[in-house]
Amino acid sequence: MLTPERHRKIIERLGEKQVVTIQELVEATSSSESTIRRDLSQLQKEKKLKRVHGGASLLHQKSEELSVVEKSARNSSEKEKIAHFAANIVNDGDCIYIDAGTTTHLMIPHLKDKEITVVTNGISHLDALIDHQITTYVVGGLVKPKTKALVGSGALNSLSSYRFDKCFMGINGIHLDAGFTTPDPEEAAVKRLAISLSQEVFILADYSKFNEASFSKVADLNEAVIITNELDEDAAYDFEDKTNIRVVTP
Amino acid sequence: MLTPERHRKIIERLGEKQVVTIQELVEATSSSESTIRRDLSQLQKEKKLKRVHGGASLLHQKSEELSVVEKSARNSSEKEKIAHFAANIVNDGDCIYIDAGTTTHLMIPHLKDKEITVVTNGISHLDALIDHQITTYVVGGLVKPKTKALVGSGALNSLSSYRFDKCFMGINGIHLDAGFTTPDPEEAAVKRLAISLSQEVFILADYSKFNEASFSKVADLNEAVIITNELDEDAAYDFEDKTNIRVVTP
DNA sequence: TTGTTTTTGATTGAATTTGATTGTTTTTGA
DNA sequence: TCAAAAACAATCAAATTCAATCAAAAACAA
Repeated sequence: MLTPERHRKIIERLGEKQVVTIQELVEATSSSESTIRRDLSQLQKEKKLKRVHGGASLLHQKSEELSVVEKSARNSSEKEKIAHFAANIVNDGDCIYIDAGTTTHLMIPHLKDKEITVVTNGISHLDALIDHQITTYVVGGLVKPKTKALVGSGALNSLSSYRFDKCFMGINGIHLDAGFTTPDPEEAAVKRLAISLSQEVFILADYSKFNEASFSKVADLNEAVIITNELDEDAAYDFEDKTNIRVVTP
Repeated sequence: MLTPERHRKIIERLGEKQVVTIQELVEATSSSESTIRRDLSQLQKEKKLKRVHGGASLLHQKSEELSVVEKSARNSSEKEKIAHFAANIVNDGDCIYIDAGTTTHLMIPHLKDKEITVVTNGISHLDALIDHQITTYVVGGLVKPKTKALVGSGALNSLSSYRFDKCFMGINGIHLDAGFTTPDPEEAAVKRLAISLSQEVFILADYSKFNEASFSKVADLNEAVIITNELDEDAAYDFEDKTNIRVVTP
């Protein structure tokens, strides 16, 4: 892999997640730690990013408070942990559905050496999936420019001819009354169908999604296993009655 | 392979992938490393690309400026002329199918300001289509890692629910007896179906494709209009009986 | 055709990039 | 606080890529 190609990939990941670990980049580019370190040093000199212990972070954050920045950085490293945990659930031979979205995207590097079949409606996932030599099927449908997700009747039709061992999706809200919710009705429809086609359903969500509700209902709380990482006592108490939560050990 | 042809190919690859390795170009052009090096040096002097260790990369990586680079390649490229001509056939309101492939990819920038709906099985087309704010539907199916085309029953099913005013595809061979042919049977099947769903069918092919035959038959010669740019007298005479050729004025 | 010019591909040693290894520093968790 | 673990910078040898050179091949002109 050529230098500019690596650099582009690094910047790209940073754009998505605010932070990247060196380990992650080593896998993504299949080059050595030394090379990635050199890349990061150079990109830092070019003011493209800031090196931090263990990886790199975005440079000029929006003129927000530091705490907000810290939070988003923290969120994404937690997202990474969640994604990693989720990926470990996948076994050789599984056929899985990976929904469009940034959290689920983070699963892909961890699926590298598994013998699996993946179906997705996320266009942004495709390059990574192909890079990792994973057998990939794409759902058809209309491309939503903003999220690069495939939606609409085309997606639903196309999806309905598959069955999954497991499906993984991000979500915007998890609420005791409202269930799992997401802002976009069309994406919600795709999620609903994917859930109904899957034997096991996993929702990837960090703590910020709890007690939030959004416009379109995707499923009831008891329809999926939630993979999350942190939940304060009270919330845990409420949710554990109604849901099946699996907490990533920190 | 002639020098301008090599240069065109190099720029074309860059437009698609932002980076190319020398090794890759050696294979693609079946010329030696030395020759490719000389080409790259020259193209760099002409500000068409930037050399990097192991290959070359686009000068500016922003999509807006990318089209500027494409533009410079544009005038010198036969394929580009063909693609431009094809794009001009498309009218506002049309629903068109654009097949996966490098020639058809070049059509996309020219579709920018048209009010159209595009369906494609080419994953590499998606970014460009979205960038140019074109309403885009994707066919589902299995991702072929090499060509990044969608194929298989998923693609066929998904495709069959659409109808097109026009469809555009590249091809590997155009032969009086064998008709239109392409090496991959699965991609051929997709092409066949797309053709049957389209009112008008356009094959984009430079002269090198004439009198060549490949493994899988896509269609008979009379089923499509060929858009090409150059054809010597004898060939033209033979083909004009059997086909509907539209030659791009030089 | 013949002689000239241009282009090509192989070869060489130099330059660059890479990945592994070293010992040091920082972070982590008890 | 301390010790183990992780991440680090520095270094070096191996691998890759590079520019320069030259002879053969091809294209060209007379």
